[in-house]
Amino acid sequence: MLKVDRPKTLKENALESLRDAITSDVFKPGERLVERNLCESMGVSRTVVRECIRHLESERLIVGIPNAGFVVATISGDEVKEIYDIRIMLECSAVRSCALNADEAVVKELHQLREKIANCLQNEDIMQALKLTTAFYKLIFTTGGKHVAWDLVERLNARISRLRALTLSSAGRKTKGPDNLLNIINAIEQKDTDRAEEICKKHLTEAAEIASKLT
Amino acid sequence: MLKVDRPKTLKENALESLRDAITSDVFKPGERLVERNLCESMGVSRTVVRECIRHLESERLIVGIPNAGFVVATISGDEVKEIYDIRIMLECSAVRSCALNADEAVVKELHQLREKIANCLQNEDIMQALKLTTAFYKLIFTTGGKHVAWDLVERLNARISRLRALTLSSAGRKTKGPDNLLNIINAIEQKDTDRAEEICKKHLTEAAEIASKLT
DNA sequence: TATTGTATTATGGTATACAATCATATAACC
DNA sequence: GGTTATATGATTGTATACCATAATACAATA
Repeated sequence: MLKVDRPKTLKENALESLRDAITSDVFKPGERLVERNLCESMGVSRTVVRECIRHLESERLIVGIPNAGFVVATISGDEVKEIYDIRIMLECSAVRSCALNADEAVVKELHQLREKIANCLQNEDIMQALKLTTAFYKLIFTTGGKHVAWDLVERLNARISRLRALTLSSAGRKTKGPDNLLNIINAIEQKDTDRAEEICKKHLTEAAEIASKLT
Repeated sequence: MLKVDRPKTLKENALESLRDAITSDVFKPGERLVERNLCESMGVSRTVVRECIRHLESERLIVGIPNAGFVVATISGDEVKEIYDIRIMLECSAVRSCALNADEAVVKELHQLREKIANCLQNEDIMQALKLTTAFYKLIFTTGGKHVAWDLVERLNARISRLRALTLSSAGRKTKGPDNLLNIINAIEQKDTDRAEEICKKHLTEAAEIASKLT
């Protein structure tokens, strides 16, 4: 079965662009999103913009108020805490499965990603570090066969992207983060599921603590 | 502060209607959804239909193929298994929190819901039993303060609604299910978090096993 | 200054048009 | 007859114009 790339529709591109703008903090939480402005800035019709908006609404990235348009979603401290709790559960489970399934090719790729992440953090390229971190975890989840879980995590992460960026760039995190990742990779390589889970949990718990202070 | 109901927009109603049709198996998995037909059957314009479609696409209830329309999402056995695994994690966590927070009013309401569920199952009103079961868990999640988690569970459930219905009505489940719920309620009432979690896990594991046989 | 009235803006929704693309049936060809 | 090419129709992708209504900003008034 060969995979064939479907042509990307304008709507998909616009969706990505808009989502990116929100998660990259171009549009701030609470900020109003006006259809026509979006049409103009993206150069597409209202039809497309409205479809994108619906999609993002369903992702909880924006919130619609009947007859009053849309605003970028805000997020409460409680929700942040819950999101981190859920991530801990899902990621611990994923990292265990990954440890069981990972071959050396995967381990190698994880190492490469970790390296790049460390570099980005050194160079203060936080946005790129964020993307690479996402790729790192995506590999862990998919290797573990946790596709549904990854889908959920990706969406949860989108809702806290601002916090993730702040957390990544926070004082102690810039060297400690990559250290943790290295430990995770090593545990995966040794198929030590318990240890992999333990470090993963620790890593995320630390992140959650930093995030909660920033809220 | 008085609460005023926002007027429901046409799009919201149409969305509910369409989602309901899918989860109630009016549209079968793999079935093609043709815009114009939907417009006609719901009596709304294409714009509205497309907005709904985008929303449901994001909920993974329908899948869009560029330039070739939309089909009701199918679901693989692996995905079903994963969904149940995730539900176990989330529901165990929720039921623990619920046990800590629940007052007698909540316990009473849980009892009432359980009663109704048992009745529906007796009368073979599976769809209603499904809705009540959803209400039962919703109460558990919200009492435990797990709003984000509930949001996720609700969506995951929508994707396996057919299986849930079959599971509910399966042979041994019609009396055993309500029995389990009763045990959960009792554990909650006694604030016995460990026991509540244990039963919850058992309950869901059984459901997952039945579901996996039906796949 | 607080209230009311009014003008403006934005949204919710419809209808329509048209190009691009896919699926299918048909015709032409070897 | 079977294969390839072509025409056709259906459906989606996208844009646009339009209207009614609700929200908002702003001016007028007491």
